[in-house]
Amino acid sequence: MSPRQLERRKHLIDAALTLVSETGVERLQMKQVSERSGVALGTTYRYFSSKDHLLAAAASDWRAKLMDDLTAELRGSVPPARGSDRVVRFVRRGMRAFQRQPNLARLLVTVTVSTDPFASEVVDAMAATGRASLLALMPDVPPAAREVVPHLIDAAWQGELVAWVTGRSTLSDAFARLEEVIRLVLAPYSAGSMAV
Amino acid sequence: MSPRQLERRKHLIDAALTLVSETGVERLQMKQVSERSGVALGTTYRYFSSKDHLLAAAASDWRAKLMDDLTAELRGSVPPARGSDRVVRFVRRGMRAFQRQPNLARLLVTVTVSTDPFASEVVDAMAATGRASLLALMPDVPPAAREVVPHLIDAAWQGELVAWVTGRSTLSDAFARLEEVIRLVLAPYSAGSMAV
DNA sequence: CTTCGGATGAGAACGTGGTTCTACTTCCGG
DNA sequence: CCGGAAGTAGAACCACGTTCTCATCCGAAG
Repeated sequence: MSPRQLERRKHLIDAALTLVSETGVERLQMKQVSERSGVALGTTYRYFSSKDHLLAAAASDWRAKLMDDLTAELRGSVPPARGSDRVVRFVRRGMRAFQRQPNLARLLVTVTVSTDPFASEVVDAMAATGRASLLALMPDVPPAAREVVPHLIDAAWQGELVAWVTGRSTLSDAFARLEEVIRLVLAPYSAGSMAV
Repeated sequence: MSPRQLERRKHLIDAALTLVSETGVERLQMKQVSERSGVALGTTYRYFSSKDHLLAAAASDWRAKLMDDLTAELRGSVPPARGSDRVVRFVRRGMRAFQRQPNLARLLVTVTVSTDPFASEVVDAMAATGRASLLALMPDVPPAAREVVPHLIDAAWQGELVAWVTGRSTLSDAFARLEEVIRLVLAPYSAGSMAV
């Protein structure tokens, strides 16, 4: 893929993200994306075989930026003593990012439940990096639980995200429940714990 | 609402469920539903203000039947000693039901992420009954955790359901992960546990 | 430098399917 | 028995993803 093509592709994704963040996924039209990005409609379909495909690529792009920001932010802050605090803080920042871009959060949810094969790939990859980031914050979790625990927290996170995005819960309620989950799950492994 | 109207409503929901289970949500057309149910298209919109509305009602209906079956089945079987086994068994049966009706499972996922206000209500209600059923299977969980634990298991369940429905994982993998989660979370409260 | 095939631009055209509208009929409470 | 609400059958509307047309452009081979 030539540099020019890579640039076009990037423009398409950026335009999609801008438009989604402005008006929401449901109002996004392929025509708008092509106009905004300066790429012809037909050409858009040369790069992304369907709207779902484009949305998945855009979601992946934003999510990657987001994770970079989160982990960068984290490096700058003092790591607190208890392991669960680090995770809670990480998740809180993630939630705040969603709060800042509710339409993009909704995009994430949309892509997560898409049956488009490319979307599934993308979601798989996103989930994997998410779990890895979580795992990095919990060094005290023993090998036997290093698969399940991040998976579990990720699932709870997704659940709260969906609940918030669909208007079933407020962001603070969502975060409160999520924090409770994290503390419960990490309790056995935290330094100040009673057992083990 | 007159008996005649209740009947029409039921016919609409039944037709929707039949068609969804036959062809999948994405192929469901309002016209088909009205034809199959013997209700005029315009009238359909008098009962359900949109397709999302109808889908939510249908999903709720199916899910209620499903939960009835599950709890009834459960009463007939011998309750095993360990608490987590009961939950695992319950969840396994739920998964099997999904396997039998993959298109309806997908419907459930669709409705779960719908932003339709009625859908949100319905999803909230479904989640509540689900948590209640789970809670009934874990009498040994102390009061402090009787909110979080079912919520957590429900979230993990939803997550696996989505992963399966979108083709990101097989049903057996999904169940295996879910079982692991359940055992991890319930470990501290099971009779044969090392601690507490 | 010329040339030619694939890529792109601009936008019309197509097809699907949710939703609404029309004109007529049926049902039912007062 | 009447009037209006509710229902029927189906056409009509319309938004939007996707595809198509054709003129133009670009970039690599010769």
